[in-house]
Amino acid sequence: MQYALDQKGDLSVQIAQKLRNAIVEGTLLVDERLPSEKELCDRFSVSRPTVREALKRLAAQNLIRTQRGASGGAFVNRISYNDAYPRQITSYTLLLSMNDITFQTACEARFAIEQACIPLAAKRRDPDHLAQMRAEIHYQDQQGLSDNGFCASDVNFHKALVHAAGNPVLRFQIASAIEAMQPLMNMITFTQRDRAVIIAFHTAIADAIESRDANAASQGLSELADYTISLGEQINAKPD
Amino acid sequence: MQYALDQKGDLSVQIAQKLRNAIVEGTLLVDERLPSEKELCDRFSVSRPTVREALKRLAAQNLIRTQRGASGGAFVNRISYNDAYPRQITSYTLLLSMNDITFQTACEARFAIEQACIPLAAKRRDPDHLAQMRAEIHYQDQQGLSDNGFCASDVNFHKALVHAAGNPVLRFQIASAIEAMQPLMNMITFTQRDRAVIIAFHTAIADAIESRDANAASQGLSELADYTISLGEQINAKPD
DNA sequence: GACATTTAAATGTCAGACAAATGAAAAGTT
DNA sequence: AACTTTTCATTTGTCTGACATTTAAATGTC
Repeated sequence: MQYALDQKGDLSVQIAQKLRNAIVEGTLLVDERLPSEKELCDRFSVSRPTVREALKRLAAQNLIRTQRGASGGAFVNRISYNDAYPRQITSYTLLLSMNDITFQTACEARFAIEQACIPLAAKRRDPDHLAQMRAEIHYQDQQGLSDNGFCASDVNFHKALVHAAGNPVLRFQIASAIEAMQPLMNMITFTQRDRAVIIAFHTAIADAIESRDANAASQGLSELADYTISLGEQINAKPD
Repeated sequence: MQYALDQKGDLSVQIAQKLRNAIVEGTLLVDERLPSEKELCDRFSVSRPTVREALKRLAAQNLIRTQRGASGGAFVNRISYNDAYPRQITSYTLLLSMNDITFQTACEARFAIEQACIPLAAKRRDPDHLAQMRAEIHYQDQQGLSDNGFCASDVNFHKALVHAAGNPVLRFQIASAIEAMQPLMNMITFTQRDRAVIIAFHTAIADAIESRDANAASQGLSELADYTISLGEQINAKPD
């Protein structure tokens, strides 16, 4: 923990930076307690509101949690997949919505990344993953299913596929990308996506995964990607 | 902008949540100015420190920026790739370091994702991308190059490969994954990675990309992945 | 020993004040 | 009239001190 704050910028930013570095570099370990607010005030020679603003910055990034009461304080968080997941999705969503990403670009990225886990899924899938995929396909084929329900099940199918790859890092990355892009995909589903075609692709992919045929699964996913992208182009071509 | 804060939890958290929702949902547009701190105090019936803590939470997530002076205030940020990039890398790094991810798992994910952009890179690469890749390969072959220099160039080679795919979303996602995993990779480089072998793989990949042979490039990357993972296993097998 | 009470420490919130930055309006100058 | 300088109001950044709330540990009581 350093004491001098010589650099430029707001004090709370500098303090947050110092503490963040201590966490990232491992000087402050997971579940370790930070000094109390009063102590931090003394160390950095600033007032309590300033220290608090710095701590809130860290809390907003899930780097710390705070607890009131005796033996309370700020503690270093363990960053779990579940914590990082919604954060990742929000970040993605904003990135997509604020930067004029075309549907084609987003779609291409999403399916390209999903392709990455096909070989692993074909190798490692177990009966549970297959059952999940089959269940989603069956669900998607029901008559009274709403558009929202179909979309959610669509996402679940792909998440099951990613899960089957058995790599938590890959799963985290791909699943968050899929969820972040769901709003863009919905835009299309709600207009002209043909459920029967989608279900046929899903079935082909599930069959290929079941028989551990990575090439066939890859091709099925490719065709699904092409179909989805072509739908997007049709919509762009015929405005209203 | 709502006024009531009925729910549980800290006030600053609730206020930050409301403002964040307004931004994500598009109620507050990019570059739009938020109400001044005093106005927010009145609207939410809280004190200024509380409002400020809420704003700092948003600022920590890069959702807003603040400016002092007349006609200053808090403004909604456009989330750019450059802003989101270091954030993404930090998040990844912590996730990897705090969750006992094995080298094999991280490596597998990293190369699997990189595979996703090989077909696109083979299709879209232009002379600039090739020149960049060749330049890095040449740089890696120099005699006095430090381990750090070799590693950095290694990362640059892969970033050039990803860049060649010509998809900004994919590039963002893959490049941040590659950079986040660099520390793990370095662990190996500094011990027993054979530069000549690596350079041979890089050359094979570059050649394949140049001749637009996606299969060959994919295989080259696969072999590089296998080699890297096998090195990791050797290290695990022989502690110290 | 088990339970209730008190206490101390810590974060959460509030109120008011001053400092610093900044753009705009007002005043002054040519 | 055009330009420069000054003043000024607004807004964020920071400080001080206080009180409220929560919580675990210490203390007291039976």
